[in-house]
Amino acid sequence: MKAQQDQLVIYNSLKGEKEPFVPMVEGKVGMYVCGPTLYSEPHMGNMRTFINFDLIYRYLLHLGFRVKYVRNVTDAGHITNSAGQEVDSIGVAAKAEQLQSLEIVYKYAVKFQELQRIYNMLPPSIEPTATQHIQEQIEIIEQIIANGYAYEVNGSVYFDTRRYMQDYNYGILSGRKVDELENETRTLNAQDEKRFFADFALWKKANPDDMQVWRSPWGNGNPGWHIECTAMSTKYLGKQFDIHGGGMDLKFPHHEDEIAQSCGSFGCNPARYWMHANMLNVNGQKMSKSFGNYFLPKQILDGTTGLFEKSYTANVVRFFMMQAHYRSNLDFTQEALNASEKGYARLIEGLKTLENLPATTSTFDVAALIASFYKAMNDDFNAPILVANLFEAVKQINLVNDGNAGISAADKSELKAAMEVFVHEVLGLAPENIATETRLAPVMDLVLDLRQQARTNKDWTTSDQIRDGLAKAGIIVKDGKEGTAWS
RNA sequence: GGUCUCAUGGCCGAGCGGUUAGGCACCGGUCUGCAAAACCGUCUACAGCAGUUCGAAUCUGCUUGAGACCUCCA
Repeated sequence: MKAQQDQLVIYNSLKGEKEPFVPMVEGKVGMYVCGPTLYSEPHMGNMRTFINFDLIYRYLLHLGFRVKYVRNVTDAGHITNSAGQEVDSIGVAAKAEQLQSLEIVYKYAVKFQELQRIYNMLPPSIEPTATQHIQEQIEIIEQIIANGYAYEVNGSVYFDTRRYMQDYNYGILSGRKVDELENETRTLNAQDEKRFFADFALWKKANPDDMQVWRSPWGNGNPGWHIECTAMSTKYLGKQFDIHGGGMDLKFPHHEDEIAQSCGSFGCNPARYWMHANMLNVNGQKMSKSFGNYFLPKQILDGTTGLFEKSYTANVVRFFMMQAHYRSNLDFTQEALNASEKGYARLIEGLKTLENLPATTSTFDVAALIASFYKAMNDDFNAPILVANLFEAVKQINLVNDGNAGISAADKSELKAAMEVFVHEVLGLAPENIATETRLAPVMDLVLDLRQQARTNKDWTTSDQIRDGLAKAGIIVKDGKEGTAWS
C-alpha cells in the first residue's frame, strides 16, 4: 500500500491544481471537514458533501494511512441571514419550535447520525461541537488581538483585515481581492462598529433576546461563525494539518477567514491541501434551503420527495453520486437516478456471478484491471473512472460466465477481493442485506415451486398470478435457463 | 456590478493534445409459454465562430448560454 500511497494526487484548491499528496507525517493524515449547522435536518445537498468526504476518508484508510478525521458540528454562532441581518439560526428554530437551543441541536444531531448510518458513512474520528470549545475560541481570539490583527469595539471583536493584509494575503484561497469586493452599503448592525467593510466578527456582543450567551473577556456574547473551526481544528489536529475540506460554497468567506484566523494567531495556513466538494443541483440549480428546491435524504428513500415517481435505496443514491466526480456539479434527475439503479444492480449481479465462475485460464489481464481501480482513485479520487473500470470487470465476468472468456482460480480470487474492497469499502456501497433474504428464502422456494408446477402443467393463469402477486410485494421473479430466481 | 466555474451523443456523466470512458434509454440478437430480468452487439458526441498544431472535446481569442460566490449555506 505504501507504493499506492505515493501515487495519490489531490487537487488543491489553494493552488488550483493537482499535486502529489505528501502528508506531514509519513503514513498519517489529519483531515478536517466543516460539518453541518444543526438548526434543521440536513438535506440531500448537504449529504453529498459528507458522502464525498466519506469516500475520500475511506480511500485514505484503504491506502493504509492512519487518518484522524475531524468533522465539526455547528451548534452555536452568530450568523447573518440573506437579508443581511444578524440571526442566530438555531435560536430562531428553537423559538419556532418552542424548544431550547440545545434541544434543537440534539434533535437534529440524532437525525444526522441516523442519516450517516443509512447512507453508510463511516463515523469521523472526532465530531466536536462549537459550544464545547468556547474557551478555545476565546483563547485564539485573544491571540489574534495580541498579534494586532483584531480589535475590540463595544463588547465585540473584529478581525482587522487591512492590518492583516500588510503581512498576509487575504484572498489567497478564494482569489478575491479586497479592493474588488463591493463595499455594500447595507445597513448592518455591525457596520458602524467595523473599521473596514471586509472585517469580520470574531466575537459578537450578546443581544438581549439571545438564547445562548457565553462569558468572555469582552463581556457576554457569542463566537463568530468562522472561529469555531479554527479552534477545533487546531485543538485536534494542530496548528497545521494535511487536508481541510468542505463544500464549495464555504470557500468564501468561511475558509478564507479560517486561513486569516490561523495566520493571524499562529502565523500559518492551517491546511496544506484544501479540498472543496461541488454542489448538488436540481434542474441545474444548486439545492439549497433558500431556493426551496431541496428534499430530505429520507424522502428519497420512501419516495416522498414530490420530484420523483418512485423511491430509491440508499445504495442507489450513493452509487449515483459516485458516478460523478466530487469536484463536479451533479444534477439530480429521475432519469439519471433510474440509470443508476439499473447500473448498480448490474454491478452487484456481476459481483455475485464472479463467485460462481468456473476456473480455467485467464483470457484478460486481471492485474491490469485491478491496477486501473487504483489509478482512478489515485487521480484525485476519480470515482466515476473507478466505476467505469468496475463495469469493465463486470463485462469480463459476464463473458466468462457465458463461456466466451476464461479466468484462472488465482485471478478469480484476486479480482473478487479487489472488487469487494472497492465496491463495499471504498465506494461505501453497503453489502445488500442478506439477512432478509435468508429468512425469506424457504418461503420463496415454496412459492416458486408451486409456480413451477403450474408452468409444467401449462397453467399460465396460475403461474402469472403468482408472478404478478409477488411483483406487487416488490419481489421480481426472473425465469432463467437454470431455473427461476427472485430479488 | 465584481470574481470565478462550466457548456460533451436521447439522459446522467469521465476526459487535462493523438486510444470507441462508463452507466441508462433506443435499436438488433440470445434466452423464454408469453413477459420481465439477464447476457451479447449496435449507437462515435463534444455550444458557435476564428486561431495555434502534423493532429484539439482537450490549448488561445471572441460570441452565446448556464451556474456558483460576493449574504446564512455542504
